[in-house]
Amino acid sequence: MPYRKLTIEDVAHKAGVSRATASRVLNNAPGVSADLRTRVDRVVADLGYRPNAAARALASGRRDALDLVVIACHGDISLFGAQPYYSRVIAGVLSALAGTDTQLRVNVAGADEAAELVDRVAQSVTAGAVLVNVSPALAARFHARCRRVVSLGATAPQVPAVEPENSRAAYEAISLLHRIGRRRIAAIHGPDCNTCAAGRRAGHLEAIRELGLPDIAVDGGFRREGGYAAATRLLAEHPDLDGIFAACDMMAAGAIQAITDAGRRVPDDIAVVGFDDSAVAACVSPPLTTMRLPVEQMAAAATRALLEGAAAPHWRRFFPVDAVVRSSTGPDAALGLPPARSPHPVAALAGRT
Amino acid sequence: MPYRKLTIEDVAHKAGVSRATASRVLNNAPGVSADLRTRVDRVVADLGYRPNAAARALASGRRDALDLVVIACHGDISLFGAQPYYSRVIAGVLSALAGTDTQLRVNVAGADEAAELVDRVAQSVTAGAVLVNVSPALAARFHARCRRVVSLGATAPQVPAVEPENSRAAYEAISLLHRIGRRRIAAIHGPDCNTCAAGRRAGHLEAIRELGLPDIAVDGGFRREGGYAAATRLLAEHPDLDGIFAACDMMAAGAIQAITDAGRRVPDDIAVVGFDDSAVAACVSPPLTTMRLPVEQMAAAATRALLEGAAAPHWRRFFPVDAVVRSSTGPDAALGLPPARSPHPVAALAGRT
DNA sequence: CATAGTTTGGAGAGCGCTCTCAACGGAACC
DNA sequence: GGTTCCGTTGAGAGCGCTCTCCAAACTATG
Repeated sequence: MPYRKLTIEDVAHKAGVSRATASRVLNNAPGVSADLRTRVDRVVADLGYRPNAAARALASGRRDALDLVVIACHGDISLFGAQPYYSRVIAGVLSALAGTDTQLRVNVAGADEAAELVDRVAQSVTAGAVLVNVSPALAARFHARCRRVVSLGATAPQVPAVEPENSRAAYEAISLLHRIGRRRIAAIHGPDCNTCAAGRRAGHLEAIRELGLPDIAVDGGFRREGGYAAATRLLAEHPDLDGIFAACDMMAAGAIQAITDAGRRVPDDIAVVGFDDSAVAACVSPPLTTMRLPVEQMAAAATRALLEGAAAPHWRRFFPVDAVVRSSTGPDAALGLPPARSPHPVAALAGRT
Repeated sequence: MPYRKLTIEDVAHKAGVSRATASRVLNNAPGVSADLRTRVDRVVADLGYRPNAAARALASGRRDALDLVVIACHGDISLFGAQPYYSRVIAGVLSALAGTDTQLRVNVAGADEAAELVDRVAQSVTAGAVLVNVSPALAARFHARCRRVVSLGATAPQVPAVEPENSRAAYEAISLLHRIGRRRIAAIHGPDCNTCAAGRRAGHLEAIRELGLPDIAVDGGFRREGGYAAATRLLAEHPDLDGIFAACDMMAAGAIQAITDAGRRVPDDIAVVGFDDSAVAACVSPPLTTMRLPVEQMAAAATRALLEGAAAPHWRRFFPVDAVVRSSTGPDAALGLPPARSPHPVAALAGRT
């Protein structure tokens, strides 16, 4: 290896200053004359020097990394690959991190390994941790032990959080189905251990109570196959079903497949509303009416709050979830909808670059 | 904060041993009596002590992290959220990292920031770096500067790599379309800066040369909208088109949409073959015949090679890419196919846990 | 010209850990 | 009994950097 390890000492020596001055320049600290500053900067550029992250972290107590902590339901990491949600989270975090010199560390663990994860993150974190799908109890532990933490989605009250209006959105999804004349509406919800799933379930319950609809619901595990199985079962048990609300697009995709396989039509026989507006929503046939979850923006907002140290206990930032009407709810669904309040995720993200 | 920072000194003192002995126990180093070992272990457990990662990295030169380096085409980070490919890579890496105490760091940069990224990774990496979509020149730089590096996909010859048989798979996709009687076959390929796209394009060219087909091809940028636009243009310029090969499923989904919007049918008028077997393949209508790319396994293999230090220069591991025949190529497509050689990604991943 | 105030730069003490090296004690051998 | 040797333990020197002093060099003031 022709590449010799450079230290700040090399830089200081070559620039003819002390280690301390070189350090000041590197950290943009005040108290260095413009002359020396440019001299050191030039040497740094010439040598291609980069400070050692570990040494810097050790000496300063600061950290150049931000943790993303994902608790996988039932320890099932494969959902990470199957659900577009997570890569959207990562894209959002990365967009907020761009140009900050902060690195992203991804931690995925099952609930059983979570305790160890708290220790690990607590020990190392400084920039902070974005918590995804972390239970209230666990989030509280993270909050107590780690310095900075922001949860993506509802969690324990004292833990700062960026929250999508899951409940209201689910309520609106059901209302939408109701508005186009559907009365036998079933919900395919997500796993219990997921707080977002819980919020959507709550909105569903509220809506059916207000609208006087029956409570027909099954768990689809946030997976396509789960959605397929759930819809198959629903169709068998409730032959008169005319609407399905799925708590994520992948389950909705599975449900549409099941409905089609059962020889029924979407939206004519059964209208379907999904949740997330993920990449699959537009791909399925018919294109899926769904609730647009601004995942990228939420993740970016959480990240920024962390970087700026803005996340005090009880800090909250709410994100609207709007309906994106496509064909799976028929031609009349767009009527009487409140206007969308958030820009499209992809467009907004592109706009930032 | 009620939580006091623990050091190895606290552990050593409480266990009545020296710092050195405590360190030996923590690192499973030999030369410690069983008696002391259990005593230290107990204190560690009692105190909930976890070594400081930064200090450990600094002192040992080792790193508890593994880097994932993704070079985004044209610096476009948003593709990260739009393409299921990347989250599958992450899922694969994480599955190989599970239980190793190694953390994953995700670095995404445009080609222009790549130089800086090399410095950064070189300065900090030890467990290694998995390179995704890194050009041969840049990969060679990484390889020269960093200690351990494995590329996901073809790259410079000296750089260790895990390679999907992109070229052969594309060849087979075209053959499949040819076998079911299609003769006016177009390709929607990926961006030039992507080595996988290049491999698939090469296979396409080889196939049409052998089969005596015309070279009809456009770039779809690995995005759904790109696939839609490409297919729309192809349909206009080549009204007699009867087959489309898309270099990724998202583009294939867009193409199917375009074909349908143009009033033509899949597969009757135009058969479509995608690439990746990502989550959308099964969701589109008709379900997409595609080439199954074992992304998770490849990423896991690359990670394991890194962890085990097995990746010598010129090291190569090839992964077969098999056809998954669904409906977008009609009823006869399954005939005459070579048997699949790789397990289904999701099933295989689930099997590991 | 002396004194106090203000920059600017350097010396040096750690940050928490690893790892080499030397010391120690007991077993084995001559 | 003395020597050698091995297994075990501790002392201490860093790893590369930050950051707090403190000294030196200026500038402003009386």
